[in-house]
Amino acid sequence: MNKERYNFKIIEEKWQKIWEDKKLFTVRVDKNKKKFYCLEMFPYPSGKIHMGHVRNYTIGDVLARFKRLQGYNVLHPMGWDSFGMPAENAARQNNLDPKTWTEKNISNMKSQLKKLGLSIDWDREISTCNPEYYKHQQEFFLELYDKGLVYRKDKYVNWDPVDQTVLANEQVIDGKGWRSGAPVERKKLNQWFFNITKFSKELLENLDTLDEWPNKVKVMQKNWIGKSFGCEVNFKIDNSEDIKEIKCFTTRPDTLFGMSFLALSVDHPISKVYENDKDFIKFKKQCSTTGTTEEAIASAEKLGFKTNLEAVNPLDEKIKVPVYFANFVLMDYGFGAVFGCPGHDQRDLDFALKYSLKIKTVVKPHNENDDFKVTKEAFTGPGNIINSSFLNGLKSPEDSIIKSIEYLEKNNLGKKKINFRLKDWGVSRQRYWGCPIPIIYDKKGNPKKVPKELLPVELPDVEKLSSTGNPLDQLNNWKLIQIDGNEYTRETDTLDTFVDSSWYFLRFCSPKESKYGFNEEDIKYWMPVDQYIGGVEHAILHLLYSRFFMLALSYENKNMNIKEPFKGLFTQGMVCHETYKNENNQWLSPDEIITLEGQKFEKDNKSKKVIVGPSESMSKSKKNIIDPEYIINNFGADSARLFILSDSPPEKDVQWSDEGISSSYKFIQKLWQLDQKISEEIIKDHKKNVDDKITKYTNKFLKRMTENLISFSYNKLIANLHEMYSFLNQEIKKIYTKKTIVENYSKILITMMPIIPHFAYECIRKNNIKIDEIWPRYDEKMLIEENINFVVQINGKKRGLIAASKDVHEENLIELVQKDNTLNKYFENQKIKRKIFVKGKLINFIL
RNA sequence: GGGCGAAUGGCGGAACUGGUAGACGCGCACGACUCAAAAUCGUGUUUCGCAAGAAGUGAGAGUUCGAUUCUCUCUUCGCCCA
Repeated sequence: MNKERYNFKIIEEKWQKIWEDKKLFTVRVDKNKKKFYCLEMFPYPSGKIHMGHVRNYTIGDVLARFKRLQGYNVLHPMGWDSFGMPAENAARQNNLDPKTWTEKNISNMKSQLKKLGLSIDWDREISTCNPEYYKHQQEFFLELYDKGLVYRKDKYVNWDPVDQTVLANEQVIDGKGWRSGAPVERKKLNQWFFNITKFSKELLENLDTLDEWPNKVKVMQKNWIGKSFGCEVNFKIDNSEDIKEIKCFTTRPDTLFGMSFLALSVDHPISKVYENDKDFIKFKKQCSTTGTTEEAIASAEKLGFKTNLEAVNPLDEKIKVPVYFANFVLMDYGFGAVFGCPGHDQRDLDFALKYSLKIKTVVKPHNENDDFKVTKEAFTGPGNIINSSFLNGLKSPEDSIIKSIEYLEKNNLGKKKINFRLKDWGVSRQRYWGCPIPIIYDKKGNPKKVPKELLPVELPDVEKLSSTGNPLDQLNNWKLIQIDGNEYTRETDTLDTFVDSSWYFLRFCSPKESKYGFNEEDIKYWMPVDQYIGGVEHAILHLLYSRFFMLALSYENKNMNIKEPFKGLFTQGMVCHETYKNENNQWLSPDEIITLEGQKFEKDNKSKKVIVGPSESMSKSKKNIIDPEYIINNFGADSARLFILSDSPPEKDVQWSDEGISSSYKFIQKLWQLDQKISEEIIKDHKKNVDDKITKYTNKFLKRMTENLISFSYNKLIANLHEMYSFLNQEIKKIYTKKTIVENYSKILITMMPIIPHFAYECIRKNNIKIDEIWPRYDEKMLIEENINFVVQINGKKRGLIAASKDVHEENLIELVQKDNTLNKYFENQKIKRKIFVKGKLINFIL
C-alpha cells in the first residue's frame, strides 16, 4: 500500500484560513449560553515568540477549545503588554523610536502566534501603548485620585549619577548602574503612590475564597502582605526640650527589658532637628550609597549616628538608653523607629557589638539555666523569659507577648497593633515609554487633574531618545501647557507598566468601548476570568496589583461587585534545554552542535568535543534557545503543540529535546496512516461487527480524556492518544460495520480537536464525517468489565492472577485459587489463618 | 534562618479514595525490509540471576492483611521570603 504523507504546511495554513474567514472564535455576549473566560498572560512584544509563549498559549488553547466543545461561550482574547523599558533600550541602540519598534514587533509576533493555530478572538486585540487603551487608564487614575486612593510622597530611588537617570532594581548590578558602571546612589524623589495598603486586610482575607488557585501562590501572597501582630510602644525622652516621645512598632514587646538602644530611620521626623549638623549630613549621605532593596539594606554593614537623646524603658524607668539613627531602619515600616534588643535579634546584636552597647539576655532556651548568656549569636528561638521582672518564667514568645502588651496597655505605655509588611505601590517611573500620568502642576507646584475632555494625555513623538535623564522632562513644548489662560507644567513621570496589566482583563470584555474602560453589562457577563494561565514569576506583584485594582474600582461603587478578578489560576512550568560549552568555557547554542555516534561536537570543527551541561530554562545568556518559528516551519504547529504538552505535567518544567519534537512529528504521521486505514474500512462497509471491543474501548478512552482535561493532566492526554493509536491500529484489522467505525472514530477525532486541531479538523473533513462540534459523552454502562483479573496475594505479596467474574463470591474465588496449578503449591502443609477479600479486586491469604 | 514543595528504571514521567509499581514517551538492544544506509515496521528493555526466585519508589522507623500513597525522624534538591 502506498500511503500519502501528511503535509502539515498545506493543511495547517488551510485550516487557519478557514477559522479566520468563518470568524469561528469571535464571540459576543449571549445570555442564553454559559460563558467561560480563558485568559493567558499577554506577552511583552519583544520581537519574537519564545518557547515559554508556545507552552503558555498551547495550554490555554487546549482549555479554550475544550470548553468551546463543551458548549460554553468562550472568551479567549490576546493583546500586548507593550509599554516598558526594552523598547527604550532598543530605540537607543538602533536609533529609532520606541513606537515603531514596538509596532513592528507586534505584527511579527502576531503572525507567529497565528501560525500556532490558537483559537483566539483577534477582534478583541488590544495594545497597552495605544492611546485608545491608556486613555481609560488615565481616567482610572483620576477616579482613584478622587477616591483618595492616589497620593504623592517622597521615596528613594536608585539614581545613576552619570546617566542622570533612575534605575530599576534589576538595572543595578553589584551596586553599579548597568550601563554607566557608576556606583548607584539613593535619591529622594516626589512620586505617585496607589494606596494598596488600604486593602491589606481584604487582600489577605479574600485569598481564602480563591480555592482554584495553587496553594503555593496564596502562601507567597500571604507572606508578601505579611500580617504581623505586635504592639506600638511609647518611649519617653527625658533629656530634650523639643522631643518628648518616640513611638516604635515591635512584634517582640516581651524583650523590652533587654533593650539597649533605640534606632531611627534617617528619614524619621526627628532628623529635622539635625538637618544642619555636618556629621549627620555626612552620615545620611553615607546611608544613601546602599541600595533601596530590602536585601541590600539587610546585607549592608550596620551603621549608626549617635544622638544626644536618651530614651526611657517604659517597663523600668531606671533603664535609659542612647538613641541612634541607623541605616537598617526603614521609614516605610512601622513608625520608622525600632528598639534594639541585641540579645534576641541578630541585626541589633551586630549593631551593639560595633558600638559596644550592652547585651542583656532576657530569653533562655527551655533546656538552659537562668545564667544563659548571649554573646556572639542572638537567640531568637522559643524559650523562657529571664531577667525581666514580672515577665520572668513566662513561655516566650506565646505567653510573654500577651502579658507584656496587657501591661503596656494598662499603664498607657502602648497598645496592641496589627502591622502589615505590604507597602504602598509606587507607580511613578522616570521613563518615556509608558502611560503619561494625567496631572498638571500650577505655578506654585500644586497638582491638578487634567480635565477629562483633554484626555488622553498622549505621549509626544520623539525622533531620538537622549542618553541622559527623562526625555519627557526635556520636551518643553509638550511639558508646558496653557489651560483657560493659566500656565501649567505637566507631570513628566509615566506609570509603572504593572498598572497597564492590572486591568487589561477588563478591557478584553469591551475592547471597543469609548466612554469608559469597560462596559458594565459586558463585565457582568464575562468576569471573573474563569481560568488564568501564566508563569509563576508573576505570583506576587502582577496578581496582587490586579486584585487591588478590582477592589479599588469597586470601592465606593455599588454597581461593581466583583472583588476578585481571577477565579482559577494555573501556573505553568518553564521550558528547559541542555546547555553546551566549548573547550574555552563559552556557551554554544544547540544549532552549533552536531551529534556523531552519541557524542556531541562543534559543527564547524568536528574534532572539538562539546561539554554538555545540565538542562536549564531557556535563556539568551546561556544560548540554549530553540526558536519556535523554526520548529513550526519544519515540524508544524500540531507537532509543536503535541510535544510541548507531552513530556511533563504542565505545572512542572519541561525539557525540550530534538528527539521529543521529532517523535511528536512521527506520531502525527502515524495517526495519518491510521486515518487512511480507517477510511478504507469505512468504504468497505461490512454488514456485521465481529465484536463490540471498539465501542467499549472508545468509552474508556473518552472517560480518561475528559478527566485528564479537567485536571490539567495534559501530559496524560498524549499518553492516552498513543494508547489509542496502538489499540485502533490493531483492532481496525478486524471486521466492523461502517456505523460502528464512524460513531467511535468521530468521537475520538473530536477529542483531538483541542490538542492537534489542524489534524483533527482535516481528518473529519476528509472522511466526510458529519459532526456537531460537541464534546462526546461516555456511557458509564460501557465501562463495566464483566471479567476481571483478581490479584491473589499470600501474606500480602502478589503471587498470581485469577480471572473471574467481577461479582464472584469469596468462596468461589477461593475454589478457583486452590484449583490453580501455579498457586496451590503455596498452600501445601499450610494453614490459612486469615483471608482478606476485596470485592472485584483481590484476595489475600495469611498463612 | 523561616515558609512551601519535591525525591519512582539510563532519561521525562504514570499509578483513581492504601490494593497487580514502572502506563505512555525518549533512549538502548535485537530482528524484518534493503546490495547498503536512512526511513519504516516488529520484539525486548527496573535490578541481580541461566532459571526457579529474590530485591526494589531518597534513608530509617511506625500504623496496616497490604504503603509510591498515611504518621514520625533524617538527607538531598527546587522555589519564595529574609
